[in-house]
Amino acid sequence: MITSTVENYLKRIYLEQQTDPAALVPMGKLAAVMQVVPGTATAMVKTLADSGLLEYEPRGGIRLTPGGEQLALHVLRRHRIIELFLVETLGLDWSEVHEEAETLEHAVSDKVLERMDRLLKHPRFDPHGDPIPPAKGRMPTDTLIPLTSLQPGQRADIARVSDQDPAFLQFIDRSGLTPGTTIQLQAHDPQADAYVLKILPKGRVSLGSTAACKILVREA
Amino acid sequence: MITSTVENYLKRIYLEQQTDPAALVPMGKLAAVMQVVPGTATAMVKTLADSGLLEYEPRGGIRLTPGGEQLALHVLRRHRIIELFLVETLGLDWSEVHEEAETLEHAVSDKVLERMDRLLKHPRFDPHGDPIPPAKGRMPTDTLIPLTSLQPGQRADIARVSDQDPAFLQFIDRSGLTPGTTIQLQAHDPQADAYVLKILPKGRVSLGSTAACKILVREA
DNA sequence: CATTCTTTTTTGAGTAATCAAACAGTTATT
DNA sequence: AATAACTGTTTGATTACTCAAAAAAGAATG
Repeated sequence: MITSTVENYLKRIYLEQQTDPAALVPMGKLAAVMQVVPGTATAMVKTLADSGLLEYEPRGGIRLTPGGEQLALHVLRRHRIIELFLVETLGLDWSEVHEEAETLEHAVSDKVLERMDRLLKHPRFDPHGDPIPPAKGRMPTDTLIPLTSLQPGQRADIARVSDQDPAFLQFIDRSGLTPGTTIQLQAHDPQADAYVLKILPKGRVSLGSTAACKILVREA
Repeated sequence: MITSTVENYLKRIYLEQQTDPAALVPMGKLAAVMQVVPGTATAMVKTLADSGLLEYEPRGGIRLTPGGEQLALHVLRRHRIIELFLVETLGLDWSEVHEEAETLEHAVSDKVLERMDRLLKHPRFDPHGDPIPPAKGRMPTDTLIPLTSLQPGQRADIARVSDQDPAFLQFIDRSGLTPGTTIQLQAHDPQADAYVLKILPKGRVSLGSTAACKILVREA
């Protein structure tokens, strides 16, 4: 039985995997992101391994099997389509839809999901700029770099904001740094830890590295 | 903690209560509609009674407390708004939305629900003609009678179809007997167990009592 | 290399929901 | 009234998920 707990574990493991595709996901990391004690993660991982959804190296870490990854991508697809649907169709604020989608992603059927997808005209990105896994086929790979990697003077388009904290997302909104915006790095002062951006066509904002590295851009 | 299991019990108890508001709901009936063995119903009812959601007379039956009823109505409101939303906004067929709503009613937040309600312009009835409990205030009482109580020659408007079986709902659709339709009972032959209806402006159909009593009408 | 620290696993226990089957009341029937 | 039939309750087990705390394995450090 694929419970919503299992779906959440798979989704979280997939996302951790993406941060370093070569390495195994350590148990401690999994327990931390799932907000459970380590023993709980160990127990769950054993049953997921028995179901063939992941490979488990005791004291080494875990990695999803192709089957587990497919399931994780399906959950992620649901999550992201729902986020976009909540923003586009129901008019919720993009800062609050992540939490809502965390619950709904386990409740919408494939039929309802595909209706949402159709209504949204088969979108490729969610409101945060995260790519929506297609119903079938590979996940599109897209080379994004953090704002912190730009050279002064360089232009780029904001592609993704990788933080789900509503307060941060509201700040991004207020500052006019939502995905799709074109910016130019005007200056980077390492001593001040300040990235000064020009927002095109008009506007200017200064960010510290903590905020700047959450903003992923596509070089112009 | 109000789990979705608890929500389902309360909803089902409320609906059973409505069939005979004076009587207590017997345990056997509850177990049957919840599709659990009687012992499970007894166990659950005890914990619901301890939470103050219902009154339990051992070997007598149960009745929701005002608190339990309020919660049940909240679940029913979610269920029915979701059903209408699925039909109106996502274009699902009314015969299939009941099942979908059974899951979603436990997953949509109040915020999302009120957005749906607003988008649907604060509807008063779901696709089956069942009244949507208001966010606050009493449930509107509306005196409907089954088609079987009409006198030959009498006109009435179909108000509600009280069966969630997709096959039956599809038949209703095909026959043109959806809520809102005006009909006239042309003849009732008790021997043949046949109710012959004229569908206005045009059409004619004959129903047996099993089907006819599931169709509730408002006298014209 | 022996000790300490960190990470992970194991063990034991608890909660929510369920079933099977034994048991106990109630009502009905002879 | 005795027995049968029905309805409801109790008991004991199971599954999925969780925590707390003890134990073990590895890594780091003096």
